[in-house]
Amino acid sequence: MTENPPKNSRAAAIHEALRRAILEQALAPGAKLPEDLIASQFGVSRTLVREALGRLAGEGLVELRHNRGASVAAPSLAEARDVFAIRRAMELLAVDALCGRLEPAQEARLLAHVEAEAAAQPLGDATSIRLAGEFHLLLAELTGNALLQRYVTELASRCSLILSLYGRPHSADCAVEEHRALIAALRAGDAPACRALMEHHLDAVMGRALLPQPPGDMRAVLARYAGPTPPSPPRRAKARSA
Amino acid sequence: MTENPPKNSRAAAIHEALRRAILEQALAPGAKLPEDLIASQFGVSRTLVREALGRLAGEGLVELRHNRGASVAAPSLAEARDVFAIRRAMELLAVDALCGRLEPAQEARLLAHVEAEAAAQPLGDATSIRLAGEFHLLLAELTGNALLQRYVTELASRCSLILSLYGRPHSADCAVEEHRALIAALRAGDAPACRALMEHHLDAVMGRALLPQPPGDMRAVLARYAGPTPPSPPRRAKARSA
DNA sequence: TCACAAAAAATGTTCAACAATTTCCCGCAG
DNA sequence: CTGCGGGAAATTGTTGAACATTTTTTGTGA
Repeated sequence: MTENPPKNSRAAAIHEALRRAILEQALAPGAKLPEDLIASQFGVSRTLVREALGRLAGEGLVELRHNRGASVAAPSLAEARDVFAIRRAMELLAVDALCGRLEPAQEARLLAHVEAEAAAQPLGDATSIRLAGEFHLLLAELTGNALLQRYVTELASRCSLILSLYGRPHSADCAVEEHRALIAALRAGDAPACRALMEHHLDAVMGRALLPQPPGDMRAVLARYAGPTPPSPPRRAKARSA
Repeated sequence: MTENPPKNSRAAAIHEALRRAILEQALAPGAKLPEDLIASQFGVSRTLVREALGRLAGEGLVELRHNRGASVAAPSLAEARDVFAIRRAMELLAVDALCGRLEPAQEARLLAHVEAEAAAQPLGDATSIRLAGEFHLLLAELTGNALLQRYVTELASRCSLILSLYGRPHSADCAVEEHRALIAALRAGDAPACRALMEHHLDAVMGRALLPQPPGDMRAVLARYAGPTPPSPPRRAKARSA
């Protein structure tokens, strides 16, 4: 009783650890995830690692190719747009469900969360980013729709991964104000305003990352690398011309 | 090469078999799913059965209670409403994505599918119901959004299970006509009409099942059973007053 | 009839071994 | 020197058994 949770926490622990490592970019997208190595690192057998990887694959955070093992997912821009489109629809659904039906206790929870966001904002810490994301999870939770909550959680995770690939460090400055405005609109029951605020907010966070290079950018990249000075040493260049 | 699938198809096969059994109501909601029995029936070990059950639980088709094994999911009315709300939002998203962007080849696929629906309609067969559901999966597929397709598939499965619990055999008569109208609206690019048609269509199929008995219906049920003639023998009633 | 205790069954969890596939490295022809 | 098999090593897919824990049933006594 002093330390070990008697339940099936080991698989869940591996799942959570890998999940955090991926979302914090400690494991870069595309990185291989060998079962043996993970198993030995956690001091368990591959069975548990496999279960955790399977669940992560279900959440879209790792990619599982047959007989080729697992690797951190590296969604394409097209997949990123797909994820974002669905997230927008789900968050609009949450807003619709909450608009005009926000009870005082629920509003208090939202306000308290925004308060915490504002407090963590000046630090520019990772805490600030985490809290900004959790605001959306809280919205989904308040709808009382458990499935919606699950979907939003999954979609938000995928969006984090996508932002780590294509996004720049988003300024959480406006987020706090936009969250406040959304709460006010929910309280007032102004459905069009709620939807507009949420759409604008999501576009501000995610939209910009998905705009650039819609067509094939291969040419542009190659053009930059066609010059005489290599910007970064290729992984396995045999230095044929050095 | 004559009979055995050399791939990892066994777990997938069990998953598919159980899934079909549940959706076809061969396994009633609430039915227990003992690992030992399933394993021996399929001639495999519990490990694979467990994996299949876990995946089915992820799809919401089976319920997994700790130390109590798996059973076919029996969603409450509240959960049913949650699932339906999300399905509606997802299908509206699909319609939005397709509206005005339907290419001739895509329209042809939809029309061909409706044709098949109409052909199967007079039979009143299970085929008719299956085709009506697959129309929605086809819509999701045509958006090219793989994640949306996955979600719609999962939500449609859950809705099938819900209808088997709360719905009456839906008349597929109107469905064919409504599908045709939706295709026309998609082709015309009339977004409001598309959304209205889809909402009306989904409400026709699912909405009615979720309306009755919104408050606790325990009393009504008990009232029916309070009479002198038991309609069906309660499983473990101790017949204290009989 | 009820309550309690022990036994039996079922589940949760872990591990080790074997089979199949992929990947990597090395020698060899062109 | 480059490109192409061939084989070894590594990784993954899959299975079954064993043990701990929990639930359910059974049996006994008051």
